Amino acid sequence: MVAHFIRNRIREDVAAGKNGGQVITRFPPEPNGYLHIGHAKSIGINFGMAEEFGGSTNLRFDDTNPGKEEALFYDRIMEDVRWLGFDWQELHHASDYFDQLFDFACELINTNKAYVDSLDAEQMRVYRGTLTEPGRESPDRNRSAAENMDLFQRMKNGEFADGEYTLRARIDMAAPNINMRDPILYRIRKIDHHRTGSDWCIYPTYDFAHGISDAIEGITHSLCTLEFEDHRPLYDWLLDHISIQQHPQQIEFARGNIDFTVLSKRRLKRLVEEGFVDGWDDPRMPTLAGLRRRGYPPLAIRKFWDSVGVSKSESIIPMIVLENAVRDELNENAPRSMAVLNPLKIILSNFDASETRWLEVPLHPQHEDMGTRRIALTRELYIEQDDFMLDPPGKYFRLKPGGEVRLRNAFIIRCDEVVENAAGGVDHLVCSFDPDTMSGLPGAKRKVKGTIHWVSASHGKRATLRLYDRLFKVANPIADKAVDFTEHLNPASLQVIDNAIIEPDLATQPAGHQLQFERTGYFAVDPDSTPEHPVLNRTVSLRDSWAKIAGQ
RNA sequence: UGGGACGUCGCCAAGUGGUUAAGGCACGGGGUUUUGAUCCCCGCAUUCGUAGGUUCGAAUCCUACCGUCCCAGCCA
Repeated sequence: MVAHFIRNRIREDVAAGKNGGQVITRFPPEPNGYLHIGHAKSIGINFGMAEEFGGSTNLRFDDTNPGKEEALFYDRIMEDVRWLGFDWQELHHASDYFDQLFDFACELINTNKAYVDSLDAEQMRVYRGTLTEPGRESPDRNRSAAENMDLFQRMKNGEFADGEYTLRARIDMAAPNINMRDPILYRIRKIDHHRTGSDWCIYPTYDFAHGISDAIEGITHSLCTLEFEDHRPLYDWLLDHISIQQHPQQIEFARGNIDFTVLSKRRLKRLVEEGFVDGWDDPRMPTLAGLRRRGYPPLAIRKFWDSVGVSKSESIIPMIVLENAVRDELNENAPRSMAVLNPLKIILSNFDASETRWLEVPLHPQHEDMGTRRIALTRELYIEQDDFMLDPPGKYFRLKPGGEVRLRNAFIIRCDEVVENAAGGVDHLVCSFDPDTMSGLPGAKRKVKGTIHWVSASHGKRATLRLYDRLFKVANPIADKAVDFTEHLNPASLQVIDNAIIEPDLATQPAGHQLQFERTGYFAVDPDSTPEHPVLNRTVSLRDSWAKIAGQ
């Protein structure tokens, strides 16, 4: 367990008996897009901390801005949180608190801590000052409480147009922290809300709604990302100036970035809407839906974030770290199979053409308890084109003319003849096998340098394999502000292999089924797959030290 | 030029005055292996953004400087 400052802090609070030793957190997504792997970090921290200290976590939709939010996202978000393996104690919506929020706003008006302002957006910007100059007070700042209350009520009643008035906190227009320069608490939006319908035409801002919603739910630790650090004084000010007892502690941590991708809902939305990808669940997307379809195990995502740790320094984590977490998980749990991506036919000259030998082979080399599968061994087989070379370099362990190699789970073969096609390329190979070296026989102890995978030409099933590569060509697609990030998209992020040959049993596996094609990579059955036309997505390749050697 | 935060090995990240400066990933070397996978060993910061200072003793305290990120939405 990696130590981190939030855990330390909560541990201290619990030890000190704060909140009666309770730990209650929340995960507060805005329903305006799909969750991505960056959210998984926040989910892991919020749910993880509560779980660790025997507390609970609420899921709360931060739906204070109708017009930017859409109903369909609620379900997708819940699905994704559950997929990660977390379950919330209570399900809430900021919109559930609109009545209470309104009452608290009235309370602030009555204590002269808030006022109705008629400045328009442009004027307000000018009055706010700049980073280096203080702001100026609005002419409306000293309205009487009664007047403010009347105006606020009329805002609520729909007597004014959008933007005509706002409710602002009365704090300090000269505050060095711009968030404290009389921030807006309510704005007029004559637009229906997907949950409250036409009940409201004024809606609270994030700053006003968030902390109070936390307090209403009895949240003890409100864990969020760094950009809200500047908002904490406001979070605290609000809770200090209304009559509510609970005062959650906001603690901020750094978002986790991953190279060769983008993690912002805004940008992901663009990729979807502008057709750069096939939707939110395109397996190239870093969305949880995309990663799920790609075949990433949820536990791998959780372990990945755990291993990366939690701190306050902005970081970019290499994609390979994530991929290794996925490999670790899949290596343990994925059953093995064989597939040939680029088939090269071989004929075993001394194997009876009418014979089909059924082999009982393990589903996992290290876990016998996973059981076995049956594969057909026949006279004609397919092997990988890459596993044969006419004139290979020195350290090449695979098949070459006159050379020997072991067929995985079967016997050793020798390449006796290379048959060329009309174009002068290799059409097929004629090989002979050594019957004494069949797996299980004493002679199988004979060693050869290489072992290659294969599939029976007559029993193998043709399939489509989708091979995915990184979505972007550059490590940080948003580094250069002058270049739109879509310019850096990798045109080869998807490679479709239409004539791969797989073990036929796989055709009937359900969507989501994860497996390893030995020597090739981890794959998952795509929802598009049918028994007639199997489609599998490559989750991640295997580590390939040969590629490293060959590349040198 | 205001405010907030961050700078420890290539990438993450522990560490909060006395430790040989954790761990993971990457990398290098060796072993096992019917996946060039997995697995197993070994190696990998006399140094903590820089410069001063305090102290018997500092990555940890002080000062200054440098660098990076966030904030001027009626977004969250």
